[in-house]
Amino acid sequence: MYPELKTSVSPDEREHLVLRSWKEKDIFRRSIEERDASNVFSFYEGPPTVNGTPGIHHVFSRTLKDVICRYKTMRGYRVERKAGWDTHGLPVEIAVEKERGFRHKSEIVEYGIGKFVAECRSLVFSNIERDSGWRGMTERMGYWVNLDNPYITCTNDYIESVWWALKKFHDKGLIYKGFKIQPYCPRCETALSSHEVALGYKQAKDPSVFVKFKRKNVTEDEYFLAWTTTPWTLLANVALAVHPDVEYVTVINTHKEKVQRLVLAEALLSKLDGENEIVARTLGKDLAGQQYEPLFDYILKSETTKQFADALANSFRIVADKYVTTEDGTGIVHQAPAFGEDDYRVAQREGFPVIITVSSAGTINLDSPYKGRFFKDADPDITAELKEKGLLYRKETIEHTYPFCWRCNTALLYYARDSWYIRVTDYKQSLISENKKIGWQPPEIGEGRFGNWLEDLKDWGISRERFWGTPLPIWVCEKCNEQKCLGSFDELDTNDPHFDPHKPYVDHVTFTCSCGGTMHRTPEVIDVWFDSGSMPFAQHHFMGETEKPKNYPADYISEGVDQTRGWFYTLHAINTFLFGEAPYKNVIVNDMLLDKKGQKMSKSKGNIVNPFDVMTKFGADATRWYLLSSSVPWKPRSFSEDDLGELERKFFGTLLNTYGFFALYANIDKYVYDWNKRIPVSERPEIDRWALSKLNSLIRECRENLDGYDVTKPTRAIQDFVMEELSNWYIRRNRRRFWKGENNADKQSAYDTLYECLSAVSGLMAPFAPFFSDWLHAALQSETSIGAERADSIHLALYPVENAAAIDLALEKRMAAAQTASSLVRQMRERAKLRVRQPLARILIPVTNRREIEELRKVEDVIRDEVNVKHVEYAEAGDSDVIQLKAKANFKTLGARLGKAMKSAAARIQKLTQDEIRAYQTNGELAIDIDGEQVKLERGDIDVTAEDIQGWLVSSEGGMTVALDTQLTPTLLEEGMAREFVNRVQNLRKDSGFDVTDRIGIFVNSEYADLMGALQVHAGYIQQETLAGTFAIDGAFEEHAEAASSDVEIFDHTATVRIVRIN
RNA sequence: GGGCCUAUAGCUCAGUUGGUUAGAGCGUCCGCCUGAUAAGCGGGAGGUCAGUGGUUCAACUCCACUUAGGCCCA
Repeated sequence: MYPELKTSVSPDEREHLVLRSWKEKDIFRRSIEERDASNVFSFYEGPPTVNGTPGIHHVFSRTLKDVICRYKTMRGYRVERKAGWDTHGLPVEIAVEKERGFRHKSEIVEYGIGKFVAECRSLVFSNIERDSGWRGMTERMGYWVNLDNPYITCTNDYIESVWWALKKFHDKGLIYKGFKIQPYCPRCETALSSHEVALGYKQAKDPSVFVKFKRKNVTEDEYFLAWTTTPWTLLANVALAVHPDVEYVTVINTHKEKVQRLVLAEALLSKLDGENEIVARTLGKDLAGQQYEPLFDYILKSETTKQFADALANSFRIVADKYVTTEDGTGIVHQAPAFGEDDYRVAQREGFPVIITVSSAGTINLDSPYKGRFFKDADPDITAELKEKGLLYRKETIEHTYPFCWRCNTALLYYARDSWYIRVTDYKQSLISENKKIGWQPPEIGEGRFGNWLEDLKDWGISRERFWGTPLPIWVCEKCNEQKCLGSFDELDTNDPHFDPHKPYVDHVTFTCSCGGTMHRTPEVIDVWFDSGSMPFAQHHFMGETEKPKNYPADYISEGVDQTRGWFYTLHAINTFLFGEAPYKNVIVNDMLLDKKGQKMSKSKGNIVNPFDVMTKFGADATRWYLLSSSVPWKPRSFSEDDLGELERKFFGTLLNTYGFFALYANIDKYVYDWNKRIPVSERPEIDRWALSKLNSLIRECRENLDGYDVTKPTRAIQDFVMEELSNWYIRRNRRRFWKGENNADKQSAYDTLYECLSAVSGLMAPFAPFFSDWLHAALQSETSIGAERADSIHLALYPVENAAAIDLALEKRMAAAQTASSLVRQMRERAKLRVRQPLARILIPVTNRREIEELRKVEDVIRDEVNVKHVEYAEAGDSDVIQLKAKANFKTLGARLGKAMKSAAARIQKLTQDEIRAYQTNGELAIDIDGEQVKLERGDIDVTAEDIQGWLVSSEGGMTVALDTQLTPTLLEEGMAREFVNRVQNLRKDSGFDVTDRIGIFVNSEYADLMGALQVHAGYIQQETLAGTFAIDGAFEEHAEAASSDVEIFDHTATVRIVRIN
């Protein structure tokens, strides 16, 4: 028996059954190990950070990974998937700090770095193992990834591999120490990572000052005008920057009796008050080298800045750099190298000193009247001093977005800190050229966001002044500055079985330098992104034994778009250097999930969707399917439970029903699919061959799209096939073939066809809906179907491959025509109020050529049956003058040929007379006059449609026209009555609780002679339809008084009917 | 401020290399079916394709700008 449907089984229960069977039969492991080890499809799992619980968006990104991996498995590849956990970094530290109630970095040191790090570690491991966490979600959603043997970035093996990689960089001289301008919170005394900064952008009011720098070596007083919103940085000014290609002007500015000579970008003259007279113009690059007098002399006199004397002698001049814009300000930008990234870069190039005038606690430490003040608080007084000196042009306040510390709400500053760098710019070209080989889905991210990022590459600051991370394995001699980079643990004392390379233990290791000095480890840990980017080799504890790590590069990865400059980049940057080849060949990028209203999900808004709730309610399959089919992965999409519920009911419900229908009748008929005895496709009826043609077209579509990493189109195509073609057309059209008559070839053909469709659908949908597909697969196989591919799970089977010979596009086309024709007739019946049970005599389909008739004849039965008409007639439009024809220009062919004349041609064609159209149809050509030119219309240049037929009800759609004869003859009415009667009897059967296979006796009595007459005429038909062994009109009515009587009404006629079971 | 993406029916989304009735589902209105039935089916209404300008015989489609939203980066 094929298992029949129990409506009480929820998707959640069904999926748990499948989960159990996977476990019992060890399907995941087998799906890998039963594949040829030499036929590898390589996948890299991006490690999620484990400092929180997974959300619905993780279900989305993991579905994308799972679908491709499952698909490739079904294509015969061996797809190993090692799970991974990103365990280091500030997010974990912050979580522990919160638990402990720490507010300052210094509290961690007081508490003890060793204890703190240990707590970070245990937090991470408890999160990994927590049932409601990642493992639970991953298993429940059916994401197959090896969770029992994951790579974990904080393990010794992993860290050692990372050290190995760092040493490779170090050996090539690509690691150096320098300043980096970092967003920095002076209250927390720590640099912030970019995502933390992103959390804290707010509207802020800041001073906006225009400052005058007095030009040297000119005869008249003249000033360079610069603009800043951070007056406190002016204390550290060492230069001014202009754009080399922008035009600058010297103007005589007159405002309220005050006349002064100013230099600024011409495009920004509007910033000045009063009148301007341009007296000179010059390009930025020609200004370069001009000198000016410093605003203040503090840095020249201060004790703390004495060391910069030489460099300062070469400062206070104009430099040209393309980062300067004319969007705001004056086109002249003041330079404080310690407080701006561009400033710093320019300073490096020009040899300006990087003077830090603010302490790490945010107070000004330069010898000046402002010493000891908090940096922002000094703004007004500094501005006031400038005004006093006559160096202030204008002062106002602006409101703009500025970053604040998301933890303590202090204004951040960009601040130069000592940092370690990787010189990725050294191999920028290979990063760019290797990127071009990556298949990006969508391509614009590879070219745009990622490509631009590489074009604009900056060296990677990899050090962090934090605690919980991979320690930077560089030891520096305190005496001679000699560096030593370790590439393994060999040189440490690793006899200790509890050896831990983390801080603080590793900091206690020292070496003796060749100069005799002591080497101490530099105290920083590395950027966690270096950890995750190292996974291609570190997941295998690869230490350079072979040229490349196992399964390098990945055939496929997939993560969120936020990883463009995160994991996608760090993977690329690290591994392209190490192995000379991009670490992944294909990538699907996914965008974020928004809530139902298109709002970002966030805890504070309370609109977070819990993935477990959703999967319990609708099932993991429906959830996965919904996420994939609702939109392409790289567009942000709203998550709507209503839409998900609808999908579950409509698609999965329909498919389940379709199977239920099959099982119900297959069991009655004891049908068993036998591949060896199946009816050859060529011998099956038209509609079966149509279903199989559609099926094979679908298989092709799924395969081609999945090969191209498109996961959206296949889900939509499968959905359409199941709901529209298979259920709503094939089954509906063929219902009676399953429950009528003997087990003949026609019936078997129907079963074979439906079985083959369901079986293939189970395979096609397997990567997307792993539970339902496996359930369906098992259900279809439970009746030991003979000869069909046998597998313990659909996930061990091969993905369906289309049989090209079964695809018949002409057949698909004519069936589509039959569907259109049916739809048109239904429309007309609705208009004429003629229900489908009432048979009608005929429809007439006007066609333009004989070939069309031949095609339509093949699907005529389908049309007649679907819309209940006796005959389908055809009229070649030219033959009959009752048909009104209409001509329309074919814009595509004609437009290309006629060009400008197209418009008048279209108008002329629309006005063609009936005779002209008929002539065109007979001859295949027609000469017409357009704007005085003779134009010959050839076949295909105009579309002719039948618009109206005198005396008929007519309807048309998409070039097809159908006419309906609405006349009812007595014979048709009789048959209509018989049909109505059958319908009533069927209802009675059901109401009486009879089984579908029960045979019955029918006894009917009515005073209406025409009704009784009709029943008499169609007695045979009625008996056949209702499984009636006895059909008694009038006679024996009273003998069955015990049977329930029912009065039925047919066409205003009443009859009394009794039915009895006569098995 | 820079880069990328998005804007089509009340809602969620399709829309082929530019070609003349812009589609589907949901919702809504009307109807059908009752041997897949705690299902199913059909039909109707509903659109200035964000706006403006351009290219073209022809623009939802290509180009420019504008507006609104999103993401990433400063």
